[in-house]
This record gives sequence, structure tokens and C-alpha cells, in this order.
Amino acid sequence: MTKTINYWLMKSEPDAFSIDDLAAQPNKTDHWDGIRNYQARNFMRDDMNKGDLAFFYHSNCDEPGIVGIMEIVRTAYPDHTAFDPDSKYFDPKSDPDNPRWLMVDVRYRRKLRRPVSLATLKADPVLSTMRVCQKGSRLSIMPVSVDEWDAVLDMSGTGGRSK
DNA sequence: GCCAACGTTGGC
DNA sequence: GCCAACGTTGGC
Repeated sequence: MTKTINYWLMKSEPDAFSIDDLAAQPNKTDHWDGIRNYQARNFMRDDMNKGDLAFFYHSNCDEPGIVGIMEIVRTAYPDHTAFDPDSKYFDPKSDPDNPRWLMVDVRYRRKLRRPVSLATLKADPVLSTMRVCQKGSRLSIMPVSVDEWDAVLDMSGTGGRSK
């Protein structure tokens, strides 16, 4: 019996860290640091497993949308940037002995042949229910259903299914 | 750059 | 525990 994997959408501002930046990392792998929202953290802590797949979403840019796919390669562990006073993610209330914030490691898989913009998602009757389409949605990590995952891939021109 | 939506903080 | 003030997110 195959293990069920979960699907995710993770936002990043391309000016700060784009999908190309991830692909340029050694082993195409990096840690996903700087999550400072409890709900997003809890998703990582409770539901994110090694082998899960995630959409890389570019936010706060000319054309926000889903641009590629990455894989979760390490489950949640303490986000060290919270302990670094020089980091913009520094949080004096995160105790190294009881870390408040977590991160995961992600590995670049591929870019979508055609990015699926937020406008495109919103225009689709199935995908417009995605959390990322909701007005005022600020969650930077959110679950994606299998149906949503496949529908996005269909729109991306890739044609392939998720499995 | 604007601003609506939202989460967090802290006084009470 | 309420809620106003504040800071941040992120589309536009």
C-alpha cells in the first residue's frame, strides 16, 4: 500500500526568494525559514511529511501565482533565524530550549511549463475555492487537495497527473 | 504606493 | 477575556 502524501502551497516573494533561487541552491535544497504565523507553523509541524509535494507560489509581485513544484525533504525542525538578532526574522520570544518557530527543508522539483496566475485560479470554478483565492488570505502555507493539485497541473500545460 | 484584511499585542 | 491599536501581508 502506497503512503498517502499531502499537497501544499507555499508562498514566497520572488524579490526575496524565488523559485530560481531555490533551484540555484546546492542540491537544489534549502530550508523554508521565516514562517511567523501559528497556523502555518502548525501545518508544518503536524501535517507535513517527507515526500509531500508543494506548489511554489510567488506573492507580492507583478503576476502572483503558482510557478513550480518542490518536495518536502525534511520535516519540521527549529527555525534558527528566530534566535539570530541580526536576522529580520529574529523573535526574542522564541526560546532555543523551546523553539516557537519551525521550518522544513524543500527541494526544487521543476517549474510549471506555464505558471498559473492567481487571476487564472480565481477564474476557475474548481480552484476559486482554494484558500489562496480568498480575499484577505494571508496564510503563507496552506494545504491543497488532490483535485486542486491535479487541476492546477492540467492548467499548467504539463498535462501530467500528480502521481 | 494604497489600503483592506487579518493576526498579534497589551491595557484594562 | 475584551477589544482598540498596531503591524504585516499582499493584491491591485
